[in-house]
Amino acid sequence: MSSDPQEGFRALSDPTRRAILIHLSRHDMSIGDVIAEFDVTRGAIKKHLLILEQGDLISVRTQGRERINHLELHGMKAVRDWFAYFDQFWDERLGALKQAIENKKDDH
Amino acid sequence: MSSDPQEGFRALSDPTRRAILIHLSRHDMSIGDVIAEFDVTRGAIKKHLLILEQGDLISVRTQGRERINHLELHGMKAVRDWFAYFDQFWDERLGALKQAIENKKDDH
DNA sequence: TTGACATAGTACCTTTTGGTATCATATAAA
DNA sequence: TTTATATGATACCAAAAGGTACTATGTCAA
Repeated sequence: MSSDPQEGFRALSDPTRRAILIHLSRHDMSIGDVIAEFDVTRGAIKKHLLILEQGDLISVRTQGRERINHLELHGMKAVRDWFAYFDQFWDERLGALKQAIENKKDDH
Repeated sequence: MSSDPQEGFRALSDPTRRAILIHLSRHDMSIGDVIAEFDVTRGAIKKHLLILEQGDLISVRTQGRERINHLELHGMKAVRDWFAYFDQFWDERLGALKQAIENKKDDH
C-alpha cells in the first residue's frame, strides 16, 4: 500500500535539504533562487535537489532556461505512513487527534 | 520549544535502525536480542543503537551484565513536530487520521 | 575462583555523502 | 549572431557512515 520510505527518510536527514523544503513550501523556486538562500555552491545545491527529487519530496519542471522546483508531498506521505505505526505508543498525540476529529464532527 | 530534530532524522535514515525501533516497540530487548534479529555483527548493531540513543529514540539501562534497550519517543516527537508544519499542505491527511481513530474505537 | 557469557572498545576497511572547481550546453537578450 | 545568463555534467576531495575483526572488561554461575 504505502511505498518504501527509505528515499524520503534519506532526503530528510540533511538540514540543508529540510530548509530547502521549507522555502519551497512558500513558493516554487528556480535552482538559482534556492542557491541564493544558502552559502554553498551550485553543485552542492544541485545534488540536494536531486536527492529531494529521488525521495519524491519535490518535482522539477523546465520553464525556458530555468528549472522550477516544486514541493511534492508524495514522499512525505510515505514517511508519515511509517510514523503512523508509532501513534499507538503516543498517548498525548492520540488524545489531541481524537479531539481534533470530534471538533471536526461538530462542524457538520 | 521543540528540540532540534537533526539527530532524530539522522537516526531514522537507516533501514536497519528503523527495523530496530519496530522490534523495540513490541518489547524491550538486550543488545544480544537485537543482534539475533539481524544479519550483521555486534559492532554494527552497537553503533546503530548508539545513534538511536543520540537521537533520543531509545534509552538504555543496565540490568546485571545485560544492557536493555527501550523505545523512547522523545526524539520521535521532535521529528513529528517538524513534520507538523507540512500538515497545512496536506488535505488528504485528516481523512486518514479519522479512519485510524475509528479503527481504534473498534478495538474496545 | 575459575570459566562462560554479555557487552565495551579499538583499529581498520570500503562506500557514501556533502562539498568544491571546472568545463559544457541551452536559452534569452542586445 | 554574439553575449550574458541559467543550468548540466564531470572529476576530485575530505569526512562520515556502515561494516568487520579482534581485544578487553565486567558479571553470573558452578
